[in-house]
Amino acid sequence: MSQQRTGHEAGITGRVGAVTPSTVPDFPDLPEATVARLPEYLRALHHLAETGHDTVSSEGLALAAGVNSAKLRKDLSHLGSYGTRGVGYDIEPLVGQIEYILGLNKRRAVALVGVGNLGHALAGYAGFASRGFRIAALFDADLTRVGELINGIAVRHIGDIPEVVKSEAISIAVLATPAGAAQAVADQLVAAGVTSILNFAPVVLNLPEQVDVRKVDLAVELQILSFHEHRKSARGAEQAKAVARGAELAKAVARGAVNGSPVATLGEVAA
Amino acid sequence: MSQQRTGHEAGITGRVGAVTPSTVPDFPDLPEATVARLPEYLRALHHLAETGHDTVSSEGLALAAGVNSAKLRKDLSHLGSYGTRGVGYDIEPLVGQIEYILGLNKRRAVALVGVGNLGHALAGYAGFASRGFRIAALFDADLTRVGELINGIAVRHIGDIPEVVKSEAISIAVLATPAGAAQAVADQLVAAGVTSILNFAPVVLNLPEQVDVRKVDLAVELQILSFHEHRKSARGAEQAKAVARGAELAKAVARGAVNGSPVATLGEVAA
DNA sequence: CGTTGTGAACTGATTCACAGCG
DNA sequence: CGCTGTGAATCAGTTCACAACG
Repeated sequence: MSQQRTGHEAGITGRVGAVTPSTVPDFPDLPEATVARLPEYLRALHHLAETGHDTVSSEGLALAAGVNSAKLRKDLSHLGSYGTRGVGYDIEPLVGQIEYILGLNKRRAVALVGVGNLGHALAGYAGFASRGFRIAALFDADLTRVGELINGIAVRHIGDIPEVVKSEAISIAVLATPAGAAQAVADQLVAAGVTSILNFAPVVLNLPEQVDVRKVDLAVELQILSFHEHRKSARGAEQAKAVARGAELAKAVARGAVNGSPVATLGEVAA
Repeated sequence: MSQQRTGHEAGITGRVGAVTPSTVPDFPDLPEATVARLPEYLRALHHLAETGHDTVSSEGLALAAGVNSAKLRKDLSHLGSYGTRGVGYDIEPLVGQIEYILGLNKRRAVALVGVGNLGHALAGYAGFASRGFRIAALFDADLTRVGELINGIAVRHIGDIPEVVKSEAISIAVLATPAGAAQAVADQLVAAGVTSILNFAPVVLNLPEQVDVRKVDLAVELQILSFHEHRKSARGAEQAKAVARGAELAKAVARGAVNGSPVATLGEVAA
């Protein structure tokens, strides 16, 4: 079964590309955690470039990308050296390198299956077009939707998947079907030649392991936040006690509660 | 600054809830990685219950949730013991325990800000309602949208955020505004009392650390897949060589490429 | 002098493998 | 006997702290 990257998986394991002992030239082995952060760095860099910067320090870029600077430097060090000591990173070549690594040189064609509520919105999502992708085909099982034009492209029947995926040379698909249909559609996509799937349906797909699957489950994201809300309120009584002991202590506790770092136990700080 | 959980963060650190030396009764310390998987277990368990199961083995549940059974058992062991050796887990009490931990006993009220392309779809997303949440308020900055009814609830102006968030006791918000507006809106939400935000805008929010933020960036997900596509094609030549040495070897390589686990180098397998 | 790049230490998560139990 | 629950081992990722360098 293909690995299901849930989007908030903690122990993403392994080093991508570590297949052969010697690395393929110009394609370094990258920790999966680093790969997952590169798009965020890229976005931050584009923003910096647009606001007139030529260069940025690890501290500055880290701030813009929401990570700490040590992590950022370690991540970028995997790509080769694009920084100047005492100065920072040259934005333009760094953007180029990250785009190259992410395979964003050429605009990638993407198929979207399931033009319901969510799929319709995704089909019109401007962020895909502006960040390296082209929605090249839309599919739906519902014949009453077939032919509908969304953002200038016509919805086709899922029976056309094999033909269109081949003719458009599509390797990435977005799955926004109901849960019940997702597995069957995914099988068809893979049979047609798709090798990466972004799955919005709340099911675990069972696919050959060479297919990369990422799963985005909107309700799951809210449930994780709900856990944190529950925890915050369950700890309300404890927190109240802590606050009573002074503002500094309360801050430490809050930091501990959010970061989860072992900042201090109440006993230690109070002592 | 609040921790920005990007949804595919690898080194999610810390143990949630480890504030006091002694754990609050009925609220165990859970590794963040475990918390992030509980919603998936819950979904799988509901599905099993609906298909007539009373009990499930760690192996069976792991399969349904897309993880391995050791991880599943370790995760569930943190919640207390709900399994019977030689048999498996009782689904019903386990569902109850996970729902309790996730704070899904009571249906949580959620505000959604930004009723554009994506926000509109999220407002109508049935998965929220069916999995513990109630969209209690919709907001937009655009006066021409204010008053519009979506799924029976009226869009209000963002100026009403303080009033509505308080009256509806909303603690979780979904942010689906354009990037440029996100920070200002987030500040208003937090000022009004929101303590958890699900952010779809492609910006890093800068918020007090007691606010939990999760970020979902749809283009980032595709870019990560794009990386894997790029890698697969960059390795095409190497793979071809490997395949030539036999099917078993090719399978091992593919597994290694997807899982990233150090399955074998070509040399080792060939030897 | 300021900032990168990186070994070393540390932390958290996963996996192994088996004792313990129904 | 089969399956859970869990210590021990391993592994990946983060953070520290500082040498190297422009």
